[in-house]
Amino acid sequence: MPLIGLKLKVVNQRTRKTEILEVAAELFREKGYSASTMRDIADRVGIEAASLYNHIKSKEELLTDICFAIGNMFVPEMRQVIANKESTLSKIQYLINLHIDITTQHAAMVSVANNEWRHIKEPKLSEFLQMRDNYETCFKDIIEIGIRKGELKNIDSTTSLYTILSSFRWLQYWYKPDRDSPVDQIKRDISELLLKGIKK
Amino acid sequence: MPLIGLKLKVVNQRTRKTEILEVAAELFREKGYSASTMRDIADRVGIEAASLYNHIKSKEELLTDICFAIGNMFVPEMRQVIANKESTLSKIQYLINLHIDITTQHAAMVSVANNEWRHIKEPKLSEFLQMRDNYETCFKDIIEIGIRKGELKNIDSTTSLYTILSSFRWLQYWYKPDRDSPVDQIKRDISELLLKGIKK
DNA sequence: ATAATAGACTAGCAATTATTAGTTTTTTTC
DNA sequence: GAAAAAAACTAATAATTGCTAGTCTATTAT
Repeated sequence: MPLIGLKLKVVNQRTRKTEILEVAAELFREKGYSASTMRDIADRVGIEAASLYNHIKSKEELLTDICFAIGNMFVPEMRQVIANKESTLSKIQYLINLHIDITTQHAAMVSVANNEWRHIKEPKLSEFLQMRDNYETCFKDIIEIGIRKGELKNIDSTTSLYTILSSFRWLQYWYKPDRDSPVDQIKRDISELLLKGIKK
Repeated sequence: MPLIGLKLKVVNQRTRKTEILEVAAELFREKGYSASTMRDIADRVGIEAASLYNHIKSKEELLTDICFAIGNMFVPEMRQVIANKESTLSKIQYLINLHIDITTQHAAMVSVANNEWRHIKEPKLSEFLQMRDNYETCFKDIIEIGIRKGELKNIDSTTSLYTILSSFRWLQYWYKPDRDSPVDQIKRDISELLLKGIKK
């Protein structure tokens, strides 16, 4: 059994499943998880609903895979940010850019991870929420250290954290690369607003 | 036919329907519109599913009523803000407070209006989106006038608008009156952040 | 008291759902 | 080109959905 052949097979499975995953993410974003049927997904892929089960285990697996794929993009980055010995402001600047990059590059999946995670079943749900909670706690710690070091204003850290995290949400719905400003401009504008405000 | 009697009847219908509406809003927030069944709603009200139809026309009517109830809280306020001859900053300050007030007072309904409106059917859907679009355009105009008058920084108005509007979203999920800071403190913190930034 | 109304109930229907079983076709491997 | 594996198909199932029909009961109006 040649390794080349095996490799090719694996790669092919991957791309097919990836296609289904992308279609599902787009549909879940448009109609929500519950309102999206396996027939909807199959139609868009161009096969019968039953054929999907040659590639995936269940509808819920699609949702879980999408949510964890996004989660796993943030987790290692946060680990690195915490390890670095930079200023609080450059850490926050980095995280703002990270959120904008991931959201603009994977808008549909980010939307699903943000809005449809409730439909994940246990025990995966707890795992997902713990991952999210851990990320938020790390972010909050960075803010609190920044306040103590005098780099940030003494605004309630919970309010700061969630206001900042929420403020990116519009990107997943509204940002269209062709219509809106280029990503770099968006990054500068949002950073300016969050760090220094809109007031002149 | 005495008017008093008629009045009493109407009032009774109102409170019963209001109860169903509130239960529905809470459920739609928790599980989403599609995943919430009429049996779920009925269970929580304490009656049978079929009995709901003595008070409402359809499941979709619940959703539509919720979304328009919230929309109608914002529309007249925006009309007033535009009519007033105050500074841009105090207009924006007023709108920030308005969003925080409505969101903290009607968290479930705001959440539904923000996240479940896609399931409204035409022609009501277009009506709702036009109302929202009109509100956003008015808000954007205020920002653009502020920039021209030199009150605001020259940040892209679309980016400013949606970043500000998104930044309140966490309140509908996270804000618990007993746990978090009082509303007045939240208003001060969020205003400080959006107007002048977190940087010291 | 009688009539009317509001609002609950039971029963059930037609449509839709995710998923399975079993089969056939297509692609890949050697 | 034969064998094996991948991936499509058809058909069907059990469960769930929003909603209707028809009935019963308690309250209200006159």
